[in-house]
Amino acid sequence: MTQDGKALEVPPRRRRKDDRPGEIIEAALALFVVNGFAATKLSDVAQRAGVVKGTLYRYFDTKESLFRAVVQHLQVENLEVVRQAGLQETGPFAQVLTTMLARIAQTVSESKIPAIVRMVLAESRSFPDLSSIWHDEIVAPMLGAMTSMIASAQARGELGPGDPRLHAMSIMGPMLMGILYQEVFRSSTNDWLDLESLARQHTATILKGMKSDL
Amino acid sequence: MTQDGKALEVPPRRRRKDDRPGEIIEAALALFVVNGFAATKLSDVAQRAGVVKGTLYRYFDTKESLFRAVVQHLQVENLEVVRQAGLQETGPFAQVLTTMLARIAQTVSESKIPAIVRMVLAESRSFPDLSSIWHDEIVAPMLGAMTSMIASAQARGELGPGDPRLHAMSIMGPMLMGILYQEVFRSSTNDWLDLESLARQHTATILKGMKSDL
Amino acid sequence: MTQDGKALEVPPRRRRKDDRPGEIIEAALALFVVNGFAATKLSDVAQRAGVVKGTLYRYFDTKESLFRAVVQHLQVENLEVVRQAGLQETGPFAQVLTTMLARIAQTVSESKIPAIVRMVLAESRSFPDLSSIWHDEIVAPMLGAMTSMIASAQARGELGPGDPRLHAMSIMGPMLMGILYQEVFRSSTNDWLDLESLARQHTATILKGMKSDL
Amino acid sequence: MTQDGKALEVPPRRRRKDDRPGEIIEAALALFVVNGFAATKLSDVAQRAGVVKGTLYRYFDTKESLFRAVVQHLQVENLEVVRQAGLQETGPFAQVLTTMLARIAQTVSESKIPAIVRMVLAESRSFPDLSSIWHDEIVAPMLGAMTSMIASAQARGELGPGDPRLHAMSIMGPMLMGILYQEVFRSSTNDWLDLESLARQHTATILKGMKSDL
DNA sequence: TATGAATGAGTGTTCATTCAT
DNA sequence: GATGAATGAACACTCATTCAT
Repeated sequence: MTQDGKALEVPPRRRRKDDRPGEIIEAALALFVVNGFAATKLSDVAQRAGVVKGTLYRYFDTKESLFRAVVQHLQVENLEVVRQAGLQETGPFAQVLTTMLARIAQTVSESKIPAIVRMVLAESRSFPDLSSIWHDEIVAPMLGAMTSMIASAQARGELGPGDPRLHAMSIMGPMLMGILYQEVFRSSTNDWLDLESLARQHTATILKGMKSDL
Repeated sequence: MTQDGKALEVPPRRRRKDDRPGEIIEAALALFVVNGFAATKLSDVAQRAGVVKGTLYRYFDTKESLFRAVVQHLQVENLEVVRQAGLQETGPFAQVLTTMLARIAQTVSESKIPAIVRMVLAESRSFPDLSSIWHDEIVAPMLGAMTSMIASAQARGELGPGDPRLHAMSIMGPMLMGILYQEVFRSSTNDWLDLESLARQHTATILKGMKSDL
Repeated sequence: MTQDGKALEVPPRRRRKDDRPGEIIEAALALFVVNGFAATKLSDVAQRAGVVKGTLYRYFDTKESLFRAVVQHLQVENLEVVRQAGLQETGPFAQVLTTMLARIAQTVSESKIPAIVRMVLAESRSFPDLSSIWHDEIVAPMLGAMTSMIASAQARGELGPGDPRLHAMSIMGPMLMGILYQEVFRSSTNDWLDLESLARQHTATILKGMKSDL
Repeated sequence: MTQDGKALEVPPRRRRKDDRPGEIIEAALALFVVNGFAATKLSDVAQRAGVVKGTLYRYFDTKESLFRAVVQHLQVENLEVVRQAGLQETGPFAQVLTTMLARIAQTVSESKIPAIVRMVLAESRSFPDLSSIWHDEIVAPMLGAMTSMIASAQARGELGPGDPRLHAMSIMGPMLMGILYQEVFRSSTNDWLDLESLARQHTATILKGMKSDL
């Protein structure tokens, strides 16, 4: 401090090899999710990632390609959550469904997923191929898994007839709605929605509605 | 004349005699809905409204205030659709619900509503007070109406017990999901969803699930 | 000056209708000629033209299109000089040529032409279609005019045989060389070249070399 | 193996054992000559030289110093061509000149010289001291040699009077013009110029124009 | 010596907003 | 009221240069 005026500490140049791209993607995700694509400044992404703007361009050719990388990254990260919830097809359908919706209510709403879903909805028009990625990698597998679960349960006589894919939407729709409801209205209104109660009641209702009449 | 997809080049001839603000809002809505707030250029709005950029500022102080005006405008226009579907509380619940969901499936998906819903979801983070407007003016009344319908039906013994507001979400969730599904994936994937079938099957399921056990 | 700190006089916004594009082109020419295309900053062009950077984009889509406009502008401006020197085909060839080269020596070296020629040479590789414009609009007409002058003089028996186009280069080459010599070496070396003496002596030499032997 | 036009992608295999600077200069020359100084990226130079960008800085402090090295390098390489054509002062002037211009027409136009001349012209404004190097090392010696050849021939009575330096320009000017003409217009227009014919006819014309009247 | 990741100043371009006409 | 030329702040992207390894 007794040095002359310019004694600003030079921020030490970080080394390579760290997971730079990963850090950048993380930073970008956080900002894209809050501001949307267009309103996110690369300088902010850089700052959040602890690098300088130019550095981004070593890893991503373009703002858009960074955005794509972010979405791609989501697949990997989130497909796991889905898979773990979905592939426990053991036990009777009623039990599996109860567990699954309860888990969604507990974990999903605390995760970044709601914000991500909102972002994908927001940008799907500007990046059409993004929505196909999202569809192919996340939505279709998830819906597919549930559809086949339902079909199996129907085959076992646990559930009555009906298009299993539409049944899947009857099941998931309220959960999606609840998640978006929280995401959109949580901070700006006093309107509170208890996602776990919703999961519980909806599970009961839908199971009763779908069950075999015999 | 349904506006969707790429029908954006249509420069509508000067419409009403002197509703400049209305024309501008209409033009702005069309563009905001497709591109989102940030990616919409005022010059495009002006062109579409058949005026010059500077003219916009005679009616709206700011891009943001134009956006707010657009959202405010939505209420008036679209609450009607909702209201007509919702306020026919006459007849047994099963019948009212059947009619209502069928109507949503038929009319809503052809209207601008899906795109608007998407837009509101997209921008809710950047315009928090906007989502409260949306909540207070559209969502809460609609959900409230349905909630009280359900409560009445419960009182009449048509439906079994359960939080009527959560029941409302069980009912509406799959419709919302279906609408968003179409909106987001329609153009970029081959995945098709028949909203009317969904409405039919979901009505049956949910009525059975909710009905009084005697 | 007794006002508060921010009493910086706002530079008055200039009106439209002036020859804005013309002023911009003029400013751009001056800078392109000195720095070349790449090293010229649009901010400098704007400043020199008395406008702000953004204003340039009302008239020119792109830096490159501004550059093209500059070159296009040159054609118009300079074709006149050429035409006036060239279309005086009256009188015997010896006299016409003497006058023409003398005029080139006097006027051209004082004009912007040497710098422009240098610029065109410099950028011809980066903007290939630019050199065709330059060729078609300036060089070919000029060389063509001189070629037909020579052919006429040959037909009249004033000049001996020989390809008139090559003769034209024998005539013009030293003038071009002299002009470039001055342009390139004038400021950085003490080496001086008297263009008028060159014109005089070269005229004599070349006339003697080309004249009919009869 | 003449380098011209688009033959730039050729990544020449590692050449001499340890002439890194030489390889870099060679690569830089090739690119400067085509793109000019400003538009040439050091990363491209590095790639072409088979090294990495950082390595350049081991040999050259700065882009500019690399450019200077390139120009300096030119002298050595190309003065030879000129010297061999010029220093055969044996025999009568007519014969020497005939041979010299023919040789220029044949060899020079196939060499890198035209492109180099273009580059020097192009950058002379941005690098004034460069043009003095070019002047002192290449142009002045060459012109000086020719000037003294002419003076000798005048002393011997082979040529008539006249400033020998201006005569030298009368001789060389059309060759320079022809070379630049090809360099600039060859690829972008169909206009073809036969340099050898020009050399032949110009030689005849100028010799006749300069010869002693007895 | 060589590498290549990181830097950061700089440039072209866009666009909401203003203001003289 | 309407226009559209002009503004200027902001942003994506580039590239010569540096430095830890």
